Amino acid sequence: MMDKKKQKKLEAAGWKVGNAEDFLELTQVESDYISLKIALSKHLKTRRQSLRLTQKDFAGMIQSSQSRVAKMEAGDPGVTLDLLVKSLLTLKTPKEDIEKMLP
Amino acid sequence: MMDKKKQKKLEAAGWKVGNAEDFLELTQVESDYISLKIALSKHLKTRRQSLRLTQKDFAGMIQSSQSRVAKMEAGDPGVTLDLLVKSLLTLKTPKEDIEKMLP
DNA sequence: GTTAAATATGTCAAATTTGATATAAATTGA
DNA sequence: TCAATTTATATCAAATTTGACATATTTAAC
Repeated sequence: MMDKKKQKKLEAAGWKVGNAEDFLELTQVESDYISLKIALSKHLKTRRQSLRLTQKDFAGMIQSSQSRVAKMEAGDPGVTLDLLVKSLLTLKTPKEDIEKMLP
Repeated sequence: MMDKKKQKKLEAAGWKVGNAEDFLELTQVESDYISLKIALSKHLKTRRQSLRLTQKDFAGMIQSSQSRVAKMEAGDPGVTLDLLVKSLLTLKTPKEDIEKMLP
Protein backbone atom coordinates (compact mmCIF):
# COMPACT_ATOMS: atom_id res chain seq x y z
CA MET A 1 0.00 0.00 0.00
CA MET A 2 2.79 2.37 0.83
CA ASP A 3 4.59 1.30 -2.32
CA LYS A 4 1.40 1.16 -4.31
CA LYS A 5 0.94 4.82 -3.67
CA LYS A 6 4.45 5.58 -4.82
CA GLN A 7 3.77 3.48 -7.88
CA LYS A 8 0.63 5.38 -8.67
CA LYS A 9 2.54 8.55 -8.25
CA LEU A 10 5.07 7.35 -10.77
CA GLU A 11 2.38 6.20 -13.15
CA ALA A 12 0.64 9.53 -12.85
CA ALA A 13 3.92 11.19 -13.64
CA GLY A 14 3.93 9.03 -16.76
CA TRP A 15 7.61 8.29 -16.38
CA LYS A 16 8.32 11.83 -17.30
CA VAL A 17 11.89 12.92 -16.99
CA GLY A 18 12.71 15.96 -14.97
CA ASN A 19 11.35 14.88 -11.67
CA ALA A 20 14.02 12.57 -10.38
CA GLU A 21 12.83 14.27 -7.23
CA ASP A 22 9.93 11.95 -6.52
CA PHE A 23 11.59 9.10 -8.31
CA LEU A 24 12.57 6.13 -6.22
CA GLU A 25 11.94 8.12 -3.14
CA LEU A 26 11.66 5.13 -0.88
CA THR A 27 11.86 5.27 2.84
CA GLN A 28 14.02 2.76 4.65
CA VAL A 29 10.91 0.92 5.74
CA GLU A 30 9.51 0.70 2.23
CA SER A 31 12.84 -0.48 0.93
CA ASP A 32 13.24 -3.12 3.62
CA TYR A 33 9.70 -4.30 3.16
CA ILE A 34 10.12 -4.73 -0.58
CA SER A 35 13.46 -6.46 -0.17
CA LEU A 36 11.94 -8.88 2.27
CA LYS A 37 9.13 -9.78 -0.06
CA ILE A 38 11.50 -10.32 -2.95
CA ALA A 39 13.74 -12.52 -0.84
CA LEU A 40 10.78 -14.61 0.26
CA SER A 41 9.59 -14.90 -3.34
CA LYS A 42 12.89 -16.18 -4.54
CA HIS A 43 13.19 -18.58 -1.71
CA LEU A 44 9.72 -19.90 -2.36
CA LYS A 45 10.62 -20.65 -5.93
CA THR A 46 13.85 -22.46 -5.17
CA ARG A 47 12.24 -24.40 -2.37
CA ARG A 48 9.31 -25.50 -4.48
CA GLN A 49 11.71 -26.55 -7.20
CA SER A 50 13.93 -28.48 -4.85
CA LEU A 51 10.85 -30.38 -3.76
CA ARG A 52 10.06 -31.16 -7.42
CA LEU A 53 6.66 -29.62 -7.25
CA THR A 54 5.05 -27.91 -10.21
CA GLN A 55 3.37 -24.56 -9.65
CA LYS A 56 0.09 -26.33 -10.28
CA ASP A 57 0.76 -28.98 -7.67
CA PHE A 58 1.82 -26.43 -5.12
CA ALA A 59 -1.18 -24.24 -5.91
CA GLY A 60 -3.33 -27.21 -4.97
CA MET A 61 -1.56 -27.52 -1.66
CA ILE A 62 -2.42 -23.97 -0.69
CA GLN A 63 -5.83 -23.84 -2.36
CA SER A 64 -4.73 -21.29 -4.86
CA SER A 65 -4.05 -21.24 -8.56
CA GLN A 66 -1.03 -21.75 -10.78
CA SER A 67 -1.15 -18.16 -11.93
CA ARG A 68 -1.08 -16.87 -8.41
CA VAL A 69 1.89 -19.02 -7.57
CA ALA A 70 3.65 -17.65 -10.62
CA LYS A 71 2.92 -14.14 -9.40
CA MET A 72 4.22 -14.95 -5.97
CA GLU A 73 7.46 -16.24 -7.36
CA ALA A 74 7.77 -13.32 -9.74
CA GLY A 75 7.76 -10.94 -6.81
CA ASP A 76 4.53 -9.32 -7.92
CA PRO A 77 3.91 -6.29 -5.69
CA GLY A 78 0.28 -7.31 -5.33
CA VAL A 79 1.06 -10.36 -3.26
CA THR A 80 0.85 -10.14 0.49
CA LEU A 81 3.42 -11.21 3.00
CA ASP A 82 0.62 -13.31 4.44
CA LEU A 83 0.38 -15.44 1.34
CA LEU A 84 4.13 -15.73 1.00
CA VAL A 85 4.61 -16.74 4.60
CA LYS A 86 1.80 -19.27 4.53
CA SER A 87 3.34 -20.70 1.39
CA LEU A 88 6.76 -21.05 2.95
CA LEU A 89 5.25 -22.61 6.04
CA THR A 90 3.40 -25.08 3.87
CA LEU A 91 6.70 -26.12 2.35
CA LYS A 92 8.13 -26.50 5.83
CA THR A 93 10.78 -23.92 5.24
CA PRO A 94 13.30 -24.06 8.09
CA LYS A 95 13.16 -21.14 10.45
CA GLU A 96 16.84 -20.48 9.83
CA ASP A 97 16.14 -19.91 6.15
CA ILE A 98 13.54 -17.30 6.95
CA GLU A 99 15.76 -15.63 9.52
CA LYS A 100 18.39 -15.05 6.90
CA MET A 101 15.95 -13.03 4.83
CA LEU A 102 15.01 -10.57 7.52
CA PRO A 103 16.31 -7.06 6.93
CA MET B 1 -8.01 -16.02 4.51
CA MET B 2 -7.49 -19.56 5.57
CA ASP B 3 -8.38 -18.64 9.14
CA LYS B 4 -11.14 -16.31 8.05
CA LYS B 5 -12.92 -19.23 6.53
CA LYS B 6 -12.58 -21.20 9.72
CA GLN B 7 -13.83 -18.20 11.61
CA LYS B 8 -16.87 -17.88 9.39
CA LYS B 9 -17.48 -21.53 9.89
CA LEU B 10 -17.40 -21.00 13.62
CA GLU B 11 -19.63 -17.97 13.41
CA ALA B 12 -22.06 -19.87 11.25
CA ALA B 13 -22.07 -22.59 13.85
CA GLY B 14 -22.99 -19.85 16.30
CA TRP B 15 -20.71 -21.31 18.93
CA LYS B 16 -23.08 -24.15 19.27
CA VAL B 17 -21.92 -26.97 21.42
CA GLY B 18 -21.95 -30.45 20.04
CA ASN B 19 -19.70 -29.98 17.08
CA ALA B 20 -16.29 -30.01 18.65
CA GLU B 21 -15.63 -31.81 15.42
CA ASP B 22 -15.06 -28.75 13.25
CA PHE B 23 -13.94 -26.77 16.23
CA LEU B 24 -10.36 -25.63 16.30
CA GLU B 25 -9.59 -27.80 13.36
CA LEU B 26 -6.45 -25.92 12.44
CA THR B 27 -3.69 -27.18 10.26
CA GLN B 28 -0.12 -26.73 11.43
CA VAL B 29 0.32 -23.93 8.91
CA GLU B 30 -2.76 -22.07 10.07
CA SER B 31 -1.73 -22.46 13.66
CA ASP B 32 1.82 -21.24 13.03
CA TYR B 33 0.56 -18.34 10.98
CA ILE B 34 -1.83 -17.19 13.68
CA SER B 35 0.78 -17.61 16.40
CA LEU B 36 3.20 -15.52 14.42
CA LYS B 37 0.72 -12.70 13.98
CA ILE B 38 -0.17 -12.70 17.65
CA ALA B 39 3.47 -12.62 18.65
CA LEU B 40 4.12 -9.70 16.31
CA SER B 41 1.07 -7.88 17.68
CA LYS B 42 2.20 -8.22 21.23
CA HIS B 43 5.68 -7.15 20.39
CA LEU B 44 4.40 -4.13 18.53
CA LYS B 45 2.48 -3.03 21.58
CA THR B 46 5.33 -3.40 24.02
CA ARG B 47 7.74 -1.74 21.64
CA ARG B 48 5.47 1.22 21.03
CA GLN B 49 4.98 1.59 24.76
CA SER B 50 8.67 1.40 25.51
CA LEU B 51 9.15 4.25 23.07
CA ARG B 52 6.46 6.25 24.91
CA LEU B 53 4.36 6.69 21.83
CA THR B 54 0.59 6.92 21.96
CA GLN B 55 -1.38 4.88 19.44
CA LYS B 56 -2.32 8.17 17.82
CA ASP B 57 1.28 9.27 17.48
CA PHE B 58 2.32 5.96 16.05
CA ALA B 59 -0.65 5.93 13.68
CA GLY B 60 0.68 9.19 12.30
CA MET B 61 4.07 7.65 11.71
CA ILE B 62 2.60 4.92 9.52
CA GLN B 63 -0.13 7.02 7.93
CA SER B 64 -2.85 5.05 9.58
CA SER B 65 -5.37 5.66 12.32
CA GLN B 66 -5.49 5.13 16.04
CA SER B 67 -8.24 2.59 15.70
CA ARG B 68 -6.23 0.51 13.27
CA VAL B 69 -3.25 0.55 15.59
CA ALA B 70 -5.52 -0.66 18.37
CA LYS B 71 -6.69 -3.50 16.14
CA MET B 72 -3.13 -4.41 15.26
CA GLU B 73 -2.17 -4.61 18.89
CA ALA B 74 -5.31 -6.52 19.78
CA GLY B 75 -4.32 -9.24 17.35
CA ASP B 76 -7.35 -8.64 15.17
CA PRO B 77 -7.46 -11.40 12.54
CA GLY B 78 -8.22 -8.82 9.88
CA VAL B 79 -4.81 -7.26 10.03
CA THR B 80 -2.21 -8.34 7.54
CA LEU B 81 1.32 -9.44 8.22
CA ASP B 82 2.27 -6.69 5.82
CA LEU B 83 0.93 -4.00 8.10
CA LEU B 84 2.43 -5.58 11.19
CA VAL B 85 5.84 -5.98 9.63
CA LYS B 86 5.88 -2.45 8.25
CA SER B 87 4.91 -1.24 11.69
CA LEU B 88 7.70 -3.12 13.42
CA LEU B 89 10.18 -1.90 10.82
CA THR B 90 9.03 1.65 11.43
CA LEU B 91 9.82 1.22 15.10
CA LYS B 92 13.23 -0.14 14.14
CA THR B 93 12.58 -3.43 15.81
CA PRO B 94 15.84 -5.37 15.98
CA LYS B 95 16.07 -8.32 13.67
CA GLU B 96 16.82 -10.56 16.61
CA ASP B 97 13.49 -9.69 18.18
CA ILE B 98 11.65 -10.71 15.05
CA GLU B 99 13.66 -13.89 14.71
CA LYS B 100 12.52 -15.00 18.12
CA MET B 101 8.92 -14.85 17.01
CA LEU B 102 9.28 -17.11 14.01
CA PRO B 103 7.56 -20.47 14.41
C1' DG C 1 10.83 -29.29 -35.40
C1' DT C 2 6.71 -31.15 -32.83
C1' DT C 3 4.36 -32.02 -28.92
C1' DA C 4 3.35 -31.74 -24.27
C1' DA C 5 4.17 -29.87 -19.87
C1' DA C 6 5.30 -26.02 -17.22
C1' DT C 7 5.37 -21.26 -16.44
C1' DA C 8 4.19 -16.36 -17.38
C1' DT C 9 0.88 -12.67 -18.16
C1' DG C 10 -3.56 -10.36 -18.31
C1' DT C 11 -8.28 -9.82 -16.70
C1' DC C 12 -12.07 -9.88 -13.50
C1' DA C 13 -15.70 -10.42 -9.90
C1' DA C 14 -15.71 -11.60 -5.18
C1' DA C 15 -13.65 -11.29 -0.85
C1' DT C 16 -10.75 -8.94 2.36
C1' DT C 17 -8.21 -5.08 4.24
C1' DT C 18 -7.71 -0.28 4.62
C1' DG C 19 -7.95 4.47 6.84
C1' DA C 20 -11.36 7.30 8.52
C1' DT C 21 -14.87 8.39 11.65
C1' DA C 22 -17.77 8.08 15.69
C1' DT C 23 -18.20 6.84 20.12
C1' DA C 24 -17.65 3.93 24.24
C1' DA C 25 -14.65 2.44 27.79
C1' DA C 26 -10.52 2.61 30.35
C1' DT C 27 -6.52 4.97 32.25
C1' DT C 28 -4.19 8.80 34.15
C1' DG C 29 -3.25 12.75 37.02
C1' DA C 30 -5.00 16.31 39.81
C1' DT D 1 -14.44 12.71 41.90
C1' DC D 2 -13.62 14.25 37.60
C1' DA D 3 -11.84 16.02 33.41
C1' DA D 4 -8.45 14.95 30.02
C1' DT D 5 -5.97 11.62 27.59
C1' DT D 6 -5.56 7.18 25.83
C1' DT D 7 -7.28 2.97 24.13
C1' DA D 8 -11.08 -0.17 22.51
C1' DT D 9 -14.94 -1.23 19.49
C1' DA D 10 -18.09 -0.66 15.62
C1' DT D 11 -19.14 0.77 11.02
C1' DC D 12 -18.26 1.89 6.24
C1' DA D 13 -16.82 3.23 1.52
C1' DA D 14 -12.68 2.89 -1.03
C1' DA D 15 -8.74 0.39 -2.17
C1' DT D 16 -6.31 -3.89 -2.54
C1' DT D 17 -5.81 -8.84 -2.85
C1' DT D 18 -7.76 -13.09 -4.02
C1' DG D 19 -8.60 -17.46 -6.85
C1' DA D 20 -10.14 -18.53 -11.22
C1' DC D 21 -9.78 -18.45 -15.92
C1' DA D 22 -7.96 -17.64 -20.63
C1' DT D 23 -4.14 -17.55 -23.21
C1' DA D 24 0.68 -16.65 -24.45
C1' DT D 25 5.34 -17.97 -23.83
C1' DT D 26 8.98 -20.92 -22.37
C1' DT D 27 11.03 -25.34 -21.40
C1' DA D 28 11.85 -30.33 -22.01
C1' DA D 29 11.86 -34.63 -24.26
C1' DC D 30 11.75 -37.02 -28.22
